[in-house]
Amino acid sequence: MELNQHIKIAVDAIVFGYQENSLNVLLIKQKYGALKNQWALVGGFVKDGETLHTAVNRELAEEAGIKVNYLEQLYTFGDDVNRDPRFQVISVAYFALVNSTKLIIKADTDAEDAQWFPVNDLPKLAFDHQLILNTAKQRLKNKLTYQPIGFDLLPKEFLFSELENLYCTILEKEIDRRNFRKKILSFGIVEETEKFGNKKNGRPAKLFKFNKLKYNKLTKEGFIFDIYFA
Amino acid sequence: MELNQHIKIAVDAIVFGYQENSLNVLLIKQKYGALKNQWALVGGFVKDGETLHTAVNRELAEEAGIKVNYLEQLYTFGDDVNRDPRFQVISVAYFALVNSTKLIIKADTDAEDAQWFPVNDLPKLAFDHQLILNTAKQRLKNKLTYQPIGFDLLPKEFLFSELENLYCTILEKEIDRRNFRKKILSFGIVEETEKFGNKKNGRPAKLFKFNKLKYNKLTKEGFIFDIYFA
DNA sequence: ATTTATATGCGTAAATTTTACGCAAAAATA
DNA sequence: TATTTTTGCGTAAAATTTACGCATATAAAT
Repeated sequence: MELNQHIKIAVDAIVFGYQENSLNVLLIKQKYGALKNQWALVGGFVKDGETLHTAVNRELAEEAGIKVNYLEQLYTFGDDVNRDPRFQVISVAYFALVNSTKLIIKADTDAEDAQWFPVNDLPKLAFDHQLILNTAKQRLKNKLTYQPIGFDLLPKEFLFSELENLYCTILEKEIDRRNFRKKILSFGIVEETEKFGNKKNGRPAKLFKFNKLKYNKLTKEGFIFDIYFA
Repeated sequence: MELNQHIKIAVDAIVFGYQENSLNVLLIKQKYGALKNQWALVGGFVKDGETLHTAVNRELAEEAGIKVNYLEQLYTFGDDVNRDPRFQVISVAYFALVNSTKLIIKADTDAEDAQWFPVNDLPKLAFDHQLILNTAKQRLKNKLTYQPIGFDLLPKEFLFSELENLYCTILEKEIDRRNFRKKILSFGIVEETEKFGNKKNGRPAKLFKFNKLKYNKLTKEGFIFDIYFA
C-alpha cells in the first residue's frame, strides 16, 4: 500500500475548575518550543504506540500534575489545515473537570507557568484553542443538564447553595433555589451528611454528597438525570 | 522540534438509512486491498492538505456516491493501537443520515460492492467497525430525542405513521400514536400538506413536512426539541 | 350493497410535574 | 433585643403528560 501521509496528531485537554462562583479553565505557558510565552491548553503530540487516552493523561500529568474527576473526548479539530502554522496537525480534544479547591500545580513540570483563568476573561490563546474552548464551554453547558457532572467540579461534600450557584453560573440562568433543591433531592442521588458548612451568615447549612453508585444503579433501571429550568 | 510520529489518520462514516420499518447501515466490500472481501464502513485515509470534513465527503462520494442529509462527527477511535493490524491508525468517525427511499447506491462495480444491512442483522465487520457502529447507534438513539434528525431519514413529505414507526423502531419503545402526534404538532415545526399518502388500508393520511427554517428560528428563541416517552 | 377491518384524526379527563411563592427556623450582626 | 441573612419545608395554581374513547374515511370481505 502506498500511503504518504504526513499529518500529525495531537491531544489537547480543556480542564475546567470552579472557584468562588466562577468557572475557570487551566492554561499553560510552556518553557520551550513553539508555544513558548503563549497561553495554551494542556496538550501535545501523541507518541507512537500510545493510545489517545494514555496521551491525554500523560499530558495532564506532565504539564499540570493534576488528577481529574471527569474526562471525556470532546471533538477532533481538523477542519483547518493551518490551525498549527508549522505543519498539518489534527487535535483530539478532551474535556476534563476537577475539584480545583484541592489543586496544587506542581513546579517541576514541562510548564513554565500554569494558571486558572475565568472563562469569561481569557488572554489570547495559541492556535485555535479559543475555538476548542468555546466548543468545550457549550458541551459543559449542555451536559450539565442531562448528566450529573456538576458534582465533579465541587468538593466531595458541598452545600446546596454551592451546587445551585454552580448551575446558575454555568448555565447563565436564574434558578429558583427551592425548586432546584426539590428537584435534585427528588432524584435520590444526593445524600445529606451530618456535617454543616461554615458560611458566615444565616442559618447553618447541611453538607450533601453525591452518591454515584446510586446514580449508576438508577440509570440501569431507566432513570434519566435531567434538570432544565426555563 | 524532534517529532517522530508514524500514526496514520483515517475517516470512517456510518451511513444510516431507514427502509420498510428497519434501520439500516451502508456497508462496503472492497475487491482489492487490505479490506478485500470484508464488509466495512465507508472510509479511508485522510490525504495531506485535506480537512477531515473534505476527507469524509470524498469517501462518501467515491465509495458510495451518495448525498447525505445529515453529517456530524461522532467520535475518534484511537484507544486500541492495534485496531488496524497493519499499523497504528486513528479513525475519526462520522455519522450520516440519508433518505434511502430514493437513493441509488453504487452497487457491485469492479472495485467494490455496496449494500444496506439492517443494524440488527449485520455480517462480521472489518477492524473495530462493530464498535464504531454500536457507538453510532447509541448516538442516534440519544440524538433522536433532542434534535429533529428523524426527518433526515424520511422523504421530504411523510406520513405521521412513518415518523412514529421510525421513532418506535430506533428507540425500541412503544409510543402512543395520538400523544406522539400531538406533541410533535405542538412544536409547530411540522406542517400539513394538501397531499395524501397511498397506503393500502384505512383512512387516507395526510402527508406532512418538516419546516427546518421554522425550527431554526424557534431554536434561536430558546425552543428545545425534546421527545421522550416513558 | 352492506358489513367488517384498518388506520387516521380529534378530543378529554385524570394523573403528574412544574412553577411561583409564603414563611418559620437558625445563625451572625447591629 | 432587633435586624439581616440564608436555610429548609410546604402548598396552591398552572402546565404538561398520560391513557384512553370514538367518529371518520377508505379498502377488503361477505
